[in-house]
Amino acid sequence: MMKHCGECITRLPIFNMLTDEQFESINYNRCKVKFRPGETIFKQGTAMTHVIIITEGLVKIYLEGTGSRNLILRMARPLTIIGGPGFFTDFKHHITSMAIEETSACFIDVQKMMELIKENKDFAIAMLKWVNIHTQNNYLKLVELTQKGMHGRIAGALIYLNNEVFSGKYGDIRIHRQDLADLTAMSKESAIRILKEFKDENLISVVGNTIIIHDLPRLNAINIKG
Amino acid sequence: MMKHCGECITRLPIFNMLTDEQFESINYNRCKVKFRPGETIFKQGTAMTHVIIITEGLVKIYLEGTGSRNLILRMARPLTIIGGPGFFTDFKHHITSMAIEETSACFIDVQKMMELIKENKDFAIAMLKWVNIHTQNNYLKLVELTQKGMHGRIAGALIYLNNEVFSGKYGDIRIHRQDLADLTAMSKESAIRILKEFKDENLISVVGNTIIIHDLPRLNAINIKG
DNA sequence: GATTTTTCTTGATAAAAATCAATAAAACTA
DNA sequence: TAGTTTTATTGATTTTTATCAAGAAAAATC
Repeated sequence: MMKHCGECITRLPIFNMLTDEQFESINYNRCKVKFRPGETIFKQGTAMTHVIIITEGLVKIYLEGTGSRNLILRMARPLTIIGGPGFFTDFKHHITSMAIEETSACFIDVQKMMELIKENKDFAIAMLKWVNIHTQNNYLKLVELTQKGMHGRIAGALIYLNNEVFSGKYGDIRIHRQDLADLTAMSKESAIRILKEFKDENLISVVGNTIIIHDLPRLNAINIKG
Repeated sequence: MMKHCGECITRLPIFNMLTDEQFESINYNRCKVKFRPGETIFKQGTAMTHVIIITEGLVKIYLEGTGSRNLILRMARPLTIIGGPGFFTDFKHHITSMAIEETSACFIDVQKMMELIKENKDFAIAMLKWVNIHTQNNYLKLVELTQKGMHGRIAGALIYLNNEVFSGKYGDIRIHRQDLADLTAMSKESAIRILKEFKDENLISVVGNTIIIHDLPRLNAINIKG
């Protein structure tokens, strides 16, 4: 009866090291919320009172830049924690997260999380590890976006979407042109043009917002060579 | 006699929460090393056996990208820890650090650091905070480099160098053209041209590798508007 | 189902930025 | 100091990428 939150917290490796009591402390007053596509979950700049765990759906996590330009850092599927670098610093959200598909999320109190980090070293280390892996991704992203041409960036984004976001049970890639542009730091028109080139060369097929990769090896080659 | 390492560890806030015993455990077999300009301290991809604390000089921290292109993440002065996201993950260096000026650094054993993190919650939290602040900087960098034009990026870099790297006792900005290019993700030639424009408009003066900012407000304006 | 709104597409054009090449100036080395 | 290497500069050119505008298609709304 203790760990009744099977969908949510128990399956996340990062919570494995909690005692029953500790687990219950964050489980007690958490709440589950549903979001429709297009709804904002966290907004960059607001107070970070909670972190969430995605339990269903798909979320995009992005930076709001200058002049309504966004930069998508990643897409998140269940089971992912969405927190951010506000932890132990300014307790603000530094990212905006928005539901792309119908999404459910568990809200967990940040105060409770902090207590656990202070109480439980293994949990603290797991958090540190988690943050460091994100830093590694950010480093890759920095190089990707500043040193590769548009073709390489689109190829990279498609591979990412294929392997990590729409893999297995999630079916074909479904993404808006603007999101693909925000993921690759280019204009929407440029993204469209390159998508069309890839289609004309039979690397992919495109029907509406659905993209199917036909020639992953060649896409990989484009991704690597830039 | 315990905390004889006044130059190095004691002045770093992150070590404040250590007990004398804990402090001594990392102080015991640390070693201080000197580097000449151009010498590599850590190399991306190698095993992370130590972290360092810069005690003298100036270091550039960068990502080695594709085809000998580098991206400078930041410059580090005393007293800065240089570690990286290999901590608790793959224990490899994900950044390269190279001395720009004559530099001294204390090498601290990573195993010892890890023991301390496990022993001392406050230290673990300080680390978490430290990593999060870096993530915030990486986010800013991502937006800066993907959404701003070259003029804005050079202006931003000059302001950064002026306010955070060559402030106070460190004198005027001294930087190679290639480093300025690697800091702003553009070609060396482009960096040179924009520098010349800024000089022609009396925003800065340039003599060799020395840059003096004359019109910070206008540089700020360029930085903000992109 | 008609209308409105949003998203997508395409072409033309302009702007931004990289590359190439050749020289000049500095810094280093023997 | 002479020679060598590295770094900086400049102009010409090409490539890359964004912007603008107008129309088509799709999706949402009434």
